Amino acid sequence: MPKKTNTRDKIIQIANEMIWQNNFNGVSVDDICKKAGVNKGSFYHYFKSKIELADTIMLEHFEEIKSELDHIFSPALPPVERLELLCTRIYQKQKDLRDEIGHVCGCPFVTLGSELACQNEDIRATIQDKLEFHKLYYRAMINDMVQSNMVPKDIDIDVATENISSLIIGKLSIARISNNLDSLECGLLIGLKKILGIKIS
Amino acid sequence: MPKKTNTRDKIIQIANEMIWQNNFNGVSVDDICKKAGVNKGSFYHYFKSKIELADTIMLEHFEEIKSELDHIFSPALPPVERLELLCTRIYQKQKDLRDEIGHVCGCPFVTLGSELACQNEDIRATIQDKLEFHKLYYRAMINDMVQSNMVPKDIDIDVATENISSLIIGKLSIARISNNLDSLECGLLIGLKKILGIKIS
DNA sequence: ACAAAACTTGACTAATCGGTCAAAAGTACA
DNA sequence: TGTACTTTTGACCGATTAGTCAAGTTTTGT
Repeated sequence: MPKKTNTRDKIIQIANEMIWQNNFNGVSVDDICKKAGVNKGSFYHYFKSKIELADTIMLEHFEEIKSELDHIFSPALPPVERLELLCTRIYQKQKDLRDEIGHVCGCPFVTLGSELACQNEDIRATIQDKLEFHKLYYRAMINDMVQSNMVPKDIDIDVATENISSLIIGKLSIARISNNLDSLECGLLIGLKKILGIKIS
Repeated sequence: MPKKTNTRDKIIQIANEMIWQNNFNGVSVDDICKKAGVNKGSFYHYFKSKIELADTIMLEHFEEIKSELDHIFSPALPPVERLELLCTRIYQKQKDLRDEIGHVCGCPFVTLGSELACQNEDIRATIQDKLEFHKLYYRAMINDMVQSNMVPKDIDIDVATENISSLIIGKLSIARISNNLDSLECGLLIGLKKILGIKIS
């Protein structure tokens, strides 16, 4: 299977890794070009600025994640199993990356978003949009839980959706900062179930 | 009360604001010196490097927060009221800052920690320590709730403590990224009570 | 085969970066 | 007043930054 290494894709892939594993302002265009084996002129042939690269990275990286989300949140799966699968996948992904590079990296959207939210409005808006998109999956899951009497009928679905999202993001941020996956492994599913009012089995 | 404006303190105060309202790598030593009305030589008289300044900021800013925490989590207060007071204070602080500077800033520890966690081990460890410290207050509150039968006896206190911390951090991160305080105002207390198994009144 | 378009090259800016330094000025104590 | 110490000054450094560009090479459509 001949992997055609398009220059643009190579830049995006390498830059995504480097920024995720460090931070946006701390990784230079020269660093990216060097590691991608690409000339600086080529970089600026494909991207008109460094910040536009960041925006493109978020857009393209999210497309990959979206297909994962479609799988995890398949309506064919009982809603509680979707939640369990989500937690497993989040942990596994973080663990794989840590085992590979030696540091817990957390969520690339939140890390970059938190860094640049007050520095660049475009990237802030892009990342907010991608984080909001996750909530569509959460909300659908909660709806199905309500339908099948797994969560209390009087639950405020919007608040619960937002809190699910917040707990995941918070746990990933802590994992990155503490460079430790324990709380992500043990506590996340419990916390999510509590927020939803599901009995711990 | 004559406010003696020590140069060192001035640098710390201004730098703390600037970094919180932007990010570490995006704010230069020159920027800080200019805004603080201080010469660059003076800066390096008090701090041996930019990263050491960041460390000092975290240490000194936390001392202020600690006295707030001591007040909010006073054992004289019923534990549920502590939780409510905490949520009110978090929201109010974010709102005041947003009204002043025009952007939601989130948690300075998490923002800086997330940015630099993979770039500098010293600052990562400092911030982790300060975040851990918060959990002492949460845990004491939960203990008191257990004692007074406000939460189920079978609650896992360590997990609950960690999840309280995660939800707060997650909500603050989202607030910064979405530049919006709604979810912080409405959903935080509800989420915390759910995690603790407290009935919503 | 040919021309136009897409892409790559590498040298090049001008500005900014974190950090240094020797000398001047201010302060405290005798 | 003399002296030792702390603080401030502003010019300076080499490295790095994001971004440019004209010339060359490769690919594409006809």
